[in-house]
Order: sequence, then structure tokens, then C-alpha cells
Amino acid sequence: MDQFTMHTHTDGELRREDIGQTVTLTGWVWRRRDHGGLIFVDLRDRAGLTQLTFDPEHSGGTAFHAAETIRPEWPIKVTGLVRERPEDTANPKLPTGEVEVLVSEIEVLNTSHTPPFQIEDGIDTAEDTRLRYRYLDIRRPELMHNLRLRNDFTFALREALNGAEFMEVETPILFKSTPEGARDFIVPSRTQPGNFYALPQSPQLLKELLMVGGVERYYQVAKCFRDEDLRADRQPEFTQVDVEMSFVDQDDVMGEMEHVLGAAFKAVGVDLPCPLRRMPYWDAMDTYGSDKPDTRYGMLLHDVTDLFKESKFKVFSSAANKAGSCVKCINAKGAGEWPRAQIDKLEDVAKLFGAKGLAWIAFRPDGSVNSPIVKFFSDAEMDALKSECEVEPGDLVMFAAGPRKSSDEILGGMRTHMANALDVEREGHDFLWVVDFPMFKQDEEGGRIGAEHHPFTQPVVEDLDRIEDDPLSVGSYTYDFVMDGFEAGGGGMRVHNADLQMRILHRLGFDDERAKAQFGFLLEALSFGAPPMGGFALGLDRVCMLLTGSDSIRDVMAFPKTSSGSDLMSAAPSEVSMQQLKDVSLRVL
RNA sequence: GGGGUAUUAGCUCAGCUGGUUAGAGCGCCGGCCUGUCACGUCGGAGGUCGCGGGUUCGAGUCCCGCAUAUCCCGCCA
Repeated sequence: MDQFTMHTHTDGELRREDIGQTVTLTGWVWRRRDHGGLIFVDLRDRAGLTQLTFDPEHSGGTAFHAAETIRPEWPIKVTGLVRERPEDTANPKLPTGEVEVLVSEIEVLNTSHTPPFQIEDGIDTAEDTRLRYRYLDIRRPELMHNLRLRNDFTFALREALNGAEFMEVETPILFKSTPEGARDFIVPSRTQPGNFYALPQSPQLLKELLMVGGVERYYQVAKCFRDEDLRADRQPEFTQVDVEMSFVDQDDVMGEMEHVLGAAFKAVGVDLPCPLRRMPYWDAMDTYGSDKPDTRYGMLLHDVTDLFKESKFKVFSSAANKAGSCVKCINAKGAGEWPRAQIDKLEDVAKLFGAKGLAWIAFRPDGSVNSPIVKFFSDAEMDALKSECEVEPGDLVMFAAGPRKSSDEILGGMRTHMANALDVEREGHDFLWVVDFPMFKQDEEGGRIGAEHHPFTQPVVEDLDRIEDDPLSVGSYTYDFVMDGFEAGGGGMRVHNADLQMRILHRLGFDDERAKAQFGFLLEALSFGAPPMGGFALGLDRVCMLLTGSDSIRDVMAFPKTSSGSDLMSAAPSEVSMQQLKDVSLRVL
């Protein structure tokens, strides 16, 4: 069947129709069942399992003797006859379960140490052991399936992009440090002592230069690097499917992305409901308390500011009467049954999201009300609250009072937490665009102005004259691709005018000198007829994590790192020799 | 940088208020077994209780420090 391999069939392939054929199979010994006078071996390759039967009458002494010695995870090659399994011995759990291969010849291709964990799905071996022997972990069908799905998705995406006239262009991994966003990984230069390359956090600037270069439609399956702390959904190196287009507006980009993403999701059996819903950033924050809402369930934020303007509860009334502040709440249905101790622990959760405390009202299933704050409420306030939040017995209402954005973020965090704690049903997948992000944001203490997306984002044209004096009111042409409550991708229109780019850099606190030192090449390029441009980048690892139902992007990467950034298999990062350091003019402190 | 959890056999774990020789399941090794498929059955080997210090007559167990893994906050334009 396959002229380039040692076998005639894969181990997942043989069916009833193949009975009578002589076949050659290769693979790893999975399980061996030795009945003394008859030996069964399950042979595994990436396609599946086939049962081999060794019978001294048919297999001859040599093959049978070899079957007594082989052990799990030895690679072997066998030749034999495909035959129907005797009546009542078919295995309906296996696709190949109606047949077996009666082996006449066996070649042991290698031996194996006993693996540190069993190579099978559903194991609960700690992840560090699996990472130490990642090549064995990859033999497990589960991980193999994840890598396969990742391939299928990426391949379909490439096909769709090529079909839409995008061309893949590789951009350098050794590039310039632009330390405005995440921390850069830096690489010392040997030929220029004291100077450093940086690994790109994304090909953002390079793809803009490709647009100036007239590529018009670019994409790249691009490795990106960020030297920041890890999380379940964050690795120091990760993959973006990076796209950029010229002579377009944001509707063009979003439309084209829906087209290619639709094709890619279809290839893995997921329907992308196009055109995707678009939710303005401020609506997402106001209603879900998040710029990446999971809209598969409710528990929406209620604005109850007006209800508590006259309240005797000072925490609420003072927030309700202060400009820019609010009182909001969510209603977690089911948590009203929780014991007091469990509810009290929610305050610690709320503090994680920046709350100073947590006000709550538990509506007990028996109709009673339990709450540390309800004694301050008038009957009218309670009635209005119950009506606004559609309170029923068994509900737990939680409040945040204070500056609008932080209140939204606290309740958004609580919403996600409660959905997980209550195991709220989230069927299927959820896709939407979150659009119209603000151009700038201000850090907590009301200090420095930063870019909400990045400094190369095109501000809304009508807002341009407010960049200097009222930056927080300036909008931008931006769109995040949100999947199941995760930021799965994002993009925007870019600044293609050098003067405007300089104004934005000024607003972000760059003086001319630093702007030119870091971004001079970009500013110069923009001055040579840069076209209007915009693009998108898809977080491939996160999408694959969500598609496979994994808890971590490590499960969709072949060789991920631990949360301290180690590769447990190779023990990277590791020391280098004095000579290597000397070559690049470095000394370790 | 901060907080939570974990660390006992190759793997997953149990081990009470501190007390003799630290156990189980799976795996591994050996014997028996011709229809199993998580084969069965009989027997066996396998331990620096993460590391270092302390308390105690005595520490897997209590205290302190460290390391590693993991989740979260900060951070991630």
C-alpha cells in the first residue's frame, strides 16, 4: 500500500474486507497477553491498534518464541495472515476488532526500557513526569490526536489563505528589541560586542514593512516570544497565525478573516456562525465585566447605581453619587444555598480581582435572607433590587461598588469564578468579535498612559484631535476574536502616516530621540507611501486548546515548558561554557 | 515579586492524636495457562518518605528554611 514504509498497512486499517490477505505491520507492542500456548499482542501505531495472534502451529517455533520475549513499547515488524476472529471473540471497542493477524514472521526492530508510565489514554501521571519523557507522552493516542487536530486546523487555514491570494513570508527570529510591551528575550551579538538581538514578540512591525513593500496580502504561521511569567494558557514561545492586508478597512479584514477561519474551523468539524456577532468593547465590559466574554451563559452584570443613591449603606450611596463610580451586581443562581463559610471565602476570590471586600445577599431556598449588609437596606431598595436581578430563592447576589472599570472587572472575574464553581453548562463553542477598543488606557494610580492594544493601532479619525488632551476618550479600529471566553485572536487597522505615528508615540511618553532609536525604521518606512493597512493574528495554541477541550495549551504543543520556563526533557535553560560567554562578551553576575 | 496546593516504590495513592520491620492498586521479574483483549492465577523484587536544619527518648507525621511542579494575582503594548 505504501511504497515508502516497511509495512503494507497501518495498525488502524484492517477490516473484515481484508480477511485472507497477507500483510506486514509495524508498530509498538502495547499489551501482551500470554496464554502459554497462545499469545496475543496488541500492536499500536499512530493510526490505531491491531491484535496479533501467535500460535505455535501457524507461527512456527521461531516467531512464537520471539513473542514470548517481546515487551511493551518494543517496536516490531510482523507479517501474517488477516483472519476473522473466532465466533464471540470479536472486540467491538476496536475498529479493527473483527479481525486479527496470525503472525508467521516477526522482526524485533528494537527493545525498550520499561516506560516510566503506561502509554495509554486516561492516565493520571503527573505532568512533570510526562514532560520529562515527552516523546513517550506523544505516543499516547490522546496527545497524538491533539497534534493531529492542530495540523488539520493549520493546514486548512493555510489552504484558505493561499486560496484568497495571501502569500506566506517568513520574517526574522533575530530582530530588534522594542521593550515597550512584554519583556523581550534577548540574544547577544558575537560580531558586535555589547549589542543584542531580540526575539520578536510578534511580527507586528515586520508585517507592516511588508505592506510598505507592496506584498498587499501576507500571512505567516509565526513563532512569537515573550519573556513573561507563564500560565495554563501562556507559554514563553507560542504560535500566531499572523495576517496583514493593504488597501482595506476593518470590515474588509474581519470579513476576510471570517472566511478563512470558517474554512479552518470547518476542517475540524466546528461551524463558525458567520457573520460573527460584534460586541462593542464598552458593552462587553458593562454587561459581562470582561473584554473577552463567554456569552454561552448569563449571570450578567446589573447596574444598580440609581437604586442606592439614597441608601443608608454608605459604601453604596457614596459610590452611587460619585462621578465615574457605580454600584453593580451579579446574581449567581444556586450559590444562595451555600453555607456561610463557603460564601465568606468568595471575598478572598473577589480580592484577587482587586476588590477591597465583597458585599453579598444570600436568598435562602426556605425564603429567608442572609446577608451582612441587608440591615441597611430599605424595603423599597430590596424590592427594586429583587426585581432588577430577577431574584429567586437559592440566588446569591454579589456587589461591587467603586470606579466603573474596576467594578466591572471584579464582577467579571466573579462571574467566571462562579460559573466554574457552579459548573454552569457551556455547550458547544462561542464566537464573537469584540470591537471598538479604546486607543489608550491609564494605569491604576491615574498615571502613565499606555496603548490598549499597541502603539501602531489607528485611532478613530474623528477622535484624533483629542489624542493630546483627552486620550482616554479616543477610540480605535480594533477587533478581538473571542472564543469561549478566551482572547483567541485580535487585530486592527494600523497607523500608516508617519506624523500621526509620531504623535501617538509622543502621547505614550516617547521623546523624539527615543522614538527614533526604537522605531526610526518604522517611521521612515511609513514616510515612503505606506498604504492603509490592517490585519489580524490568531492565537493558534489557544484555539487548539479550546478545540480539544484541553485545560492547558501545553496539551496542544509537542514540547512545552514548565511554569518556571524549563524544558524538563533537555534541562534547558542550562549553563554555557566560559568560552561561549567570552565569545559574546558576557559575564554572568 | 505575592498567595494557594502538592512532593511517600517505576506510576497513582493510603499512612490517625509522633511509637516496633512504611502499605495498597497498577506496572516490573519468574512459574503455570490455546481465545484473551484492563486475560487469569501463584510467587518475587522494588523505599535517601523532595532536600537541609530544628524540637523530641523517638519524626513519613510537629516547627523553620530551601527546591521542584502546578493554579492564580501582579506581569503579558
